[in-house]
Amino acid sequence: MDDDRIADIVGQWGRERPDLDPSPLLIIGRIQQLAAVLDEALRPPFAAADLGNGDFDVLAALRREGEPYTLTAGQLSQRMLVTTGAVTKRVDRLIARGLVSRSVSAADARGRVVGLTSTGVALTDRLIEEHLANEAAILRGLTDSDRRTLERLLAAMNRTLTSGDFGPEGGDHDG
Amino acid sequence: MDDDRIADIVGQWGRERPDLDPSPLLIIGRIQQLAAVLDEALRPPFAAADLGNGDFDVLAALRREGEPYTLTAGQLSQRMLVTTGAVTKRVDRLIARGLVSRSVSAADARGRVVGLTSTGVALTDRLIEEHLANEAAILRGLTDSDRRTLERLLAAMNRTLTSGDFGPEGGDHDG
DNA sequence: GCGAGTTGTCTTCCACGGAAGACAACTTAT
DNA sequence: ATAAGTTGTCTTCCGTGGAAGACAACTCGC
Repeated sequence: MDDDRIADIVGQWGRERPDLDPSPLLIIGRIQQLAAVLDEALRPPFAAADLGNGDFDVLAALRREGEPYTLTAGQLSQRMLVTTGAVTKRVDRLIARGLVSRSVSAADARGRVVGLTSTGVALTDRLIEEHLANEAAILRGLTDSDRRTLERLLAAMNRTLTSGDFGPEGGDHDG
Repeated sequence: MDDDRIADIVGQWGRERPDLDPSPLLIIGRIQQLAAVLDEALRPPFAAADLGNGDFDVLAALRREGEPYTLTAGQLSQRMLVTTGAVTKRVDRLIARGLVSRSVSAADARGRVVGLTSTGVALTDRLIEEHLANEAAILRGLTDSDRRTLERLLAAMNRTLTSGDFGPEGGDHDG
């Protein structure tokens, strides 16, 4: 088994390009691999409900918003980090399943308000339980202290990344 | 700015479903978000070379393998965690760019040996330097000790995940 | 050597999401 | 009220990858 694909990769680079330091891959490569494996590991409940992971994202965003479980397409786009075009398609699929509805915003006739149907609320409430249980299971190898540390370090990475000034680009601070 | 999208999400779930523990999202959600942001942050060098991130994966896998910089399609599939169909397409694109070549394996006429051209080696050698520099920059907010801790914890998560027996599925241990 | 099963790769079809443009509806200045 | 510019969403086209099947080439037992 490729129990340590990342370590192998780092070893190979160390041999081939000893002038470089491949150690960042131990963290960044691992995160990327973990994300891929996590997606697959967490998919079964969604697959059983005939939902793409992205579609559940819509349901969850609406559900956790609280009553009346509505967001505009633009808000969904921001929350899910996808384009509005992707939102349109996700919502179209969910409407076909009867899990959400779309209507014209009362405040702005350009706006489309997406809302969970009662079926959608029920399904989401059920799926989020399974989902969080699966996530908890994945983390059960870590102590509480480990988890706090991991949270802190990942949040720190995220801060560096979203501050924008991490690389040769030179972030665009607008004052 | 949505400086802490994940924390917001956890807060929302805490309000809406106080019966559940949303804290796993602080780690797993963060990892998924980080992977997405990392992909984008690390893309520029590849985009400048007119390469998809996945295409660079092929080049890197071949380059770090060492001379003669060759792997079969199946080996590439395993190394990159994609199907052989995806390998075919990635290699097709790279052949069109003159960065790799494909030939029939001497040992097994079904096998296709993919190899870096000299142009491919040169490009990969240049890109991996930029790439690792960018990764190092992303990690510059972490101390050496932080990095070792993070490596350890991520590797631990990976072990739980790949051992298969983390969830309701019940792993398929074959012996 | 031959047939049955297996393996490695490619092909076809499909699902998903991004980019850019279309379009309607909003705002603002006049 | 109107024109010009902006904003929110949808539409179209494209690129990427997965799943399943096609196909050639391999292995093994006889």
